[in-house]
Amino acid sequence: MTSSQPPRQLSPRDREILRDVIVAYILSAEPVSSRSVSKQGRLGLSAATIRNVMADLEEWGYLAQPHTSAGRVPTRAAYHLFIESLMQARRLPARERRYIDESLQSSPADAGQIMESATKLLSELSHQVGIVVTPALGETVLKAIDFLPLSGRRVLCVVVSGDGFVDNKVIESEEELPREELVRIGNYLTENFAGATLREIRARLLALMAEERAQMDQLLARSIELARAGLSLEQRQGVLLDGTREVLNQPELADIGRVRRLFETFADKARLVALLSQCLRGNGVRVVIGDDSALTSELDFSLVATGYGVGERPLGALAIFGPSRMEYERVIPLVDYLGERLSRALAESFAGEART
Amino acid sequence: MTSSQPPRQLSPRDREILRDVIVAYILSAEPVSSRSVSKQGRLGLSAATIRNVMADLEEWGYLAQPHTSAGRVPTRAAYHLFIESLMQARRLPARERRYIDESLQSSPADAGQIMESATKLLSELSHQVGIVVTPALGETVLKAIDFLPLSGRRVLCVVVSGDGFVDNKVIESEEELPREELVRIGNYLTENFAGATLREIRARLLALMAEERAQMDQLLARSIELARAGLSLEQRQGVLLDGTREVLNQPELADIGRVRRLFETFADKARLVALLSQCLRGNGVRVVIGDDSALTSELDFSLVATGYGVGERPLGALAIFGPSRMEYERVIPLVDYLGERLSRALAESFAGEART
DNA sequence: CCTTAGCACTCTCCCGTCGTGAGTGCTAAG
DNA sequence: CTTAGCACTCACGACGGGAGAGTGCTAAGG
Repeated sequence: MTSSQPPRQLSPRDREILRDVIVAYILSAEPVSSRSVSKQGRLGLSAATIRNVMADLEEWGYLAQPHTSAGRVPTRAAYHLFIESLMQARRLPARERRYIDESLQSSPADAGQIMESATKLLSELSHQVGIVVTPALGETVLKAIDFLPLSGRRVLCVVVSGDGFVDNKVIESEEELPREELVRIGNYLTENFAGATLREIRARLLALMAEERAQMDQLLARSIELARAGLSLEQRQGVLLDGTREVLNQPELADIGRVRRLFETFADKARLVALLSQCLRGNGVRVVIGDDSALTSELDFSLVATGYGVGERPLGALAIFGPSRMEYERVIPLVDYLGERLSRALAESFAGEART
Repeated sequence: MTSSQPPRQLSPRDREILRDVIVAYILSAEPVSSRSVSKQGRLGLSAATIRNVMADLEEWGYLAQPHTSAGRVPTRAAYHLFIESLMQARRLPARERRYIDESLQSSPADAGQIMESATKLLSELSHQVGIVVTPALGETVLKAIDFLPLSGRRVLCVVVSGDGFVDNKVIESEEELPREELVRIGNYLTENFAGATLREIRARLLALMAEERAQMDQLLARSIELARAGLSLEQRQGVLLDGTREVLNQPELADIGRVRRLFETFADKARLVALLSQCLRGNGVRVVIGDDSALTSELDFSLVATGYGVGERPLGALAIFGPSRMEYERVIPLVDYLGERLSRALAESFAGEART
């Protein structure tokens, strides 16, 4: 019935008006009237003219009215068009770039801390929720492994990945081992397996076990035992979230039902990871709006995401999550820049000396 | 004008009625009418009689009416009385005790993971927000310290506390050190300083430096350098929170203003720590209701808290945070039991073999 | 043919009114 | 001291009308 006319090439003026409507709506969060667009004066057209165009735009499916006598609101299609060709993605202001750089390379830090900083930066600079998916440890390359005696047969296993991630885990050995022995085991494993992914290492250990079952010396036997326990880090890709508090001030969250659904969305980390993982490959920023995905559907929320990684190897993803009515002009460059910088920071922490 | 009569000893019947009102309110979250108390039939009194008593209780300051023609609602004083002498703190059901025990001593874990489990248990079993304050690392006793080479001059410092807490930190040494040297340094420091608190160690290192400035050998010099960097862990007492989602379902959070204030409260971790730290000393559960404290004032929220620690040494605090209308009969035993079990779990992780 | 002024129309939103029902306080009888 | 009865109060929801914002349409003007 509505939107009969299939969307076609918009005239430049239509585009200008659509753009103005979207920008106004992003600022005000309220339906935009023809009059307000006209009064803004950028185009020198009367409200009536604007009105005609807006009626067209509604027919093409770019605008919608909450009710007859209200202004108009952009649709998902409008946001997509806006992002693709209407907005001018201004570069991130120098101040913010500097701020990001400083925050990211402040004092020596492990990759985990860098991730936390990144999450905080995302939310701080966008006033939305910042999300970072940390790498799945199984895919990560071993740099060093080390064991420390705790009490009794308990041993602390410290794993350092090539990208600077550190994880530790308490394991229980079959017999009590003295510190020196643990050091030897650590050395042995580090020397033999550094550079392989944890997944590969596990496979090689199994092969070793099968092969030399008879003639294994004690060091090897113990090494295998401890390594299997210590490297069985769950595949947990972590999800870091920050800025939930900021986003509560958004007018779209004036209704508590929505707040609840939002938090349920956050609670379901698995789904978050699944969605964001799709943004891993392919460089550049991806934007998921409204019910492009079940995740953001009912909330009218959007996700601006990109991947990060070292070299060609994708490691994880980062994103901003907020109302569809979002300052894409600011937020997209932010995600873009931060993704790049995060990758750089990890590469440095990997390469060591590559500091600028 | 109101509450003219100073509160005196309540008659047994008054107490029974007050108790019923509180219990009913805790369940329903709605003002309790005389009729509903009467109909419940536990006392066999008519609504009118109940009404008289309730009028008295209001005068003594135990009940309040939101408006003239509404039922009555307990005041802070009522909750305090309830907790002290009206309620029967039933023991935690065996099922829940078992669940806690299992969750807390599942597979070898470091103290940090235990803390996380505890936080989750608190919120899960109470449907409120669970809070755990982790120990200030400065007060903690060193068990072992270890260094791992990263890239270049970067070194990963792993500190294990006597209570099973593990922390790592990336530091930068003055010169690049090989793995063996780092192991030697770690051994040296562990042997000489295990058992002292980090604070003491820092003091002793300073003394050492001053004293032997001239004749320091290289090992000592390097040890001092690395230890100073590695042990300068910020005094950060962590705050773990869980269950924010659950608490959103409470009817008291139907208003978003409150939700916001709640999250602001959570964001101000420093104040949370300060308040909870008061619950460290003195064993037993402490309850802070409504505006006994600025923190919970406007929200009409309460805090049920207790401390945990190993032996005589208090380490941190744990608490449940939720609407004043809270199932104290369930929640207080829960906090009590969990505090005890958490202390036990840490003691075991310390003592090593003390497992049941 | 495009633009614009004018105007009627349609909604939502805001208020004030009113009826209803829950709950109370008081009084008088048991 | 308890309880039934009754009048009173007050929040809540429904109803209704007026105001204002915004639209769509039409007809005049460049």
